[in-house]
Amino acid sequence: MTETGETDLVRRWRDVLACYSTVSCALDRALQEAHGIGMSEFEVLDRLIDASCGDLRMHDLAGSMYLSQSALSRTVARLERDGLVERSMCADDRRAIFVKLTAAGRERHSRARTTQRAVLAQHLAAEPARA
Amino acid sequence: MTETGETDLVRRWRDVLACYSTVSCALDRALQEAHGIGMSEFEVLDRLIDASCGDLRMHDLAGSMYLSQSALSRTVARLERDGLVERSMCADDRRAIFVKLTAAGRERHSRARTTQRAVLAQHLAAEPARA
DNA sequence: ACGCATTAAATGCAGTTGCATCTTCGGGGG
DNA sequence: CCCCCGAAGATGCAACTGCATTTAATGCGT
Repeated sequence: MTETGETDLVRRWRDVLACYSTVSCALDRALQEAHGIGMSEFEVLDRLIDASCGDLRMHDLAGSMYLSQSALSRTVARLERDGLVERSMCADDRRAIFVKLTAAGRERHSRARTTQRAVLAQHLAAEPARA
Repeated sequence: MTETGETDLVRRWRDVLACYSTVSCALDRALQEAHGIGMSEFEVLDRLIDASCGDLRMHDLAGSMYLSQSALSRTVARLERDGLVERSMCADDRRAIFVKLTAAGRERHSRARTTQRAVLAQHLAAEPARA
């Protein structure tokens, strides 16, 4: 049953921390530099691509993101400002907001994904990330 | 030679992200709630405990932290404000600053470490965190 | 000894985040 | 039909972070 001792746990946590810090820093930097978006923005685009129709309700997006509701709201606002997504009301429930990829959004995601893969290959492959 | 495919890399990254988000959120919350310090503050105390004499130069601290130089400077300022560390000049190099644990700092770290271990045991043991 | 590039640390500033709150809307009771 | 509670999103606010710059001190070359 794994039986992880305390010291072992701390070591694993340090590994996760090291891995996360290195990769997220490199990823954020690369995405910002090459495509003008941050990790959070990319994550949103990624979720929208995964959704079959390319649109989701804010609430559903929030569920699959590691971001508070307010942070997500602002992230989507930035994406909309940059023309990468559109927000539209939902007829069924007028409180809900649909977030939908634009053509520019798909394009940006496609390019950004290449960068993401490259950064992961460079910084995650090298990392042990496992005890 | 591991031969990690692209999809595999992305999956591993998602795992790290999930693990980090869950644990860091719980940890930060627990430390703040129970001891009035955040993760960064705890990390600094932890490094100082690890240092045999209980003191380090800012520059050395910076090297072992996943934090920018400016963020570290402010984190130490908060710790000093709370009386958990003391800053003192270094005679050898008057640009350098020594950061030294106070008795209160040792005490706080000791208690906080218990909380840390508990959170890790609860949230990290459950996580797969490895592909 | 003087100046200049470099290093350690601090600080102004802008950007992102989370919490609490606010607004708007939906869904029951009475 | 009206009222109240809860849900979906947006927003004010304070805290933390990183970047760029500043201040102060070291030391190397002349």
